[in-house]
Amino acid sequence: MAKRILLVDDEPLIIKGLKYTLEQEGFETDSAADGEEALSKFFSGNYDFILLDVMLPKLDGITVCQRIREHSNVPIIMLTAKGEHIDKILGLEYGADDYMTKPFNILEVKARIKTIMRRASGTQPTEAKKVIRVHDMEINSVNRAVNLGGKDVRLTAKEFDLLQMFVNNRGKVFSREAMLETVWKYDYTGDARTVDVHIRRLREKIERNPAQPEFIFTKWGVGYYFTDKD
Amino acid sequence: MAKRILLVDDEPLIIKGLKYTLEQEGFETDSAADGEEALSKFFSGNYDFILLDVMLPKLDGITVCQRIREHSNVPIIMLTAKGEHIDKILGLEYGADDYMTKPFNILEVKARIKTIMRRASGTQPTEAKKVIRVHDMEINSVNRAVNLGGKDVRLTAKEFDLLQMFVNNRGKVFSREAMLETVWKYDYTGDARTVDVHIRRLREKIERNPAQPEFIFTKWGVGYYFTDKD
DNA sequence: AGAGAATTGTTACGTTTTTTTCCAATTTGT
DNA sequence: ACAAATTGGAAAAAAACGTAACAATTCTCT
Repeated sequence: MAKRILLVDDEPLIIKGLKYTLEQEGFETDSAADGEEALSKFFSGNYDFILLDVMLPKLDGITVCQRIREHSNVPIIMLTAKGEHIDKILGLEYGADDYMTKPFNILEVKARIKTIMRRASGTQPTEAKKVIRVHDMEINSVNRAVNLGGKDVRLTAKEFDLLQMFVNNRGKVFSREAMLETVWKYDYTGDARTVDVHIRRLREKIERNPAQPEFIFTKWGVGYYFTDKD
Repeated sequence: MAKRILLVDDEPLIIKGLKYTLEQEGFETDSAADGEEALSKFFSGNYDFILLDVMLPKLDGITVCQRIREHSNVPIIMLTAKGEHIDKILGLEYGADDYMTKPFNILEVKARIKTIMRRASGTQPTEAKKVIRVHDMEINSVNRAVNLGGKDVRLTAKEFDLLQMFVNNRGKVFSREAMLETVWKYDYTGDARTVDVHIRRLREKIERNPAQPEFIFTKWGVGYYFTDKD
């Protein structure tokens, strides 16, 4: 049974990004653009998780959080813009389970949701693997280290995030836009060519022969994908 | 069998933080928000440990402590805000085993609970090593002393906490935010640059050449990590 | 309680590293 | 072969880090 997530934010861009990626992850999502809509949806629907912006039209996020808490222990992550003096303490005091500062990227969101889901359900594992092996490549997400045929490979933060995204979705073709939404902050408005450059450098580091990749393949006219069977 | 801890405090934030961390450590927790609830929970439930705030609604912590002591020797740590008269508690006149001054940090809490649990039960579960050696560095967590190649190194409290956090999680990359949550007091909402400065000072003391660290490495774009294999 | 010392936190700035942009060369599919 | 898409090199821009100097806070000792 798919988990249902309620996304509450008045910026359509954020809703769109979250919606897209979380649905790709197998969640069902629904959204609300202001505090009143959030409450009405929450009480009529049945949600397993809530992502709740603090600044909302009509009814602010903290009030929404409190109202929900009067009736439910559903996990809530609060979203705050950087600089909003809703510091963590305030947010947690009203019963939120965690908070995130905007802008964030999808990888972060997924990690937080998984952590909190696990904590809430009591059952632990279902945890993403800490070390992943593909051919002779070993990817350690705790150390953020990559080893290729016995040799350590030094990746930058973005390169590692990209690789991680690929490896966790082997075979899946990502468009450049999808990659920008996953690995970059949601408000990033850069060029899609940027992705090409990062792919190139990632290949230079993990492919023995970047012109004939073993790991990261080009899907002409679409994007890139990672696979272990060539 | 998991140890059960009763948390008594009227500040939801503190309950929340303690609950989270102690459950991560494998304890079961339950909480009470005032003195009466504390007593009623204590006498109906079965707890292995109690964290008890002094200032409580309805019935103060000292009275609660006395009442419990009339019936049980369960270990009790009292929590006091700074400035409260704790001398009497210190003398253990009311039967508490230890006390802590708010605000505290998570490392402190875990350490105290473990110490007292061990003293109380005689046996000690999953105890962290007292003396850890990495290369020619020796870290003694009992007297909080560090010796490097035969020479004693004087670390401040924060520096030692940081080092301890690192050494107990070798290889793991910590973001600045994660460090602030682990090593700093729970109500600290300072800047991430602060972490950099402490890292620098720690490096100045334990690294022969801070520009080319042997122990504490920078993970660009992410944070810092400690490792024994360079 | 208060002076002085030590520790901790803040800010600003130079340096290094990463990220992005731009454009030409090359490859790919029809 | 042609057009569209990708790749590669290099320079510009941005971000992250290290350092130092200073401010604030806490601790210590009288």
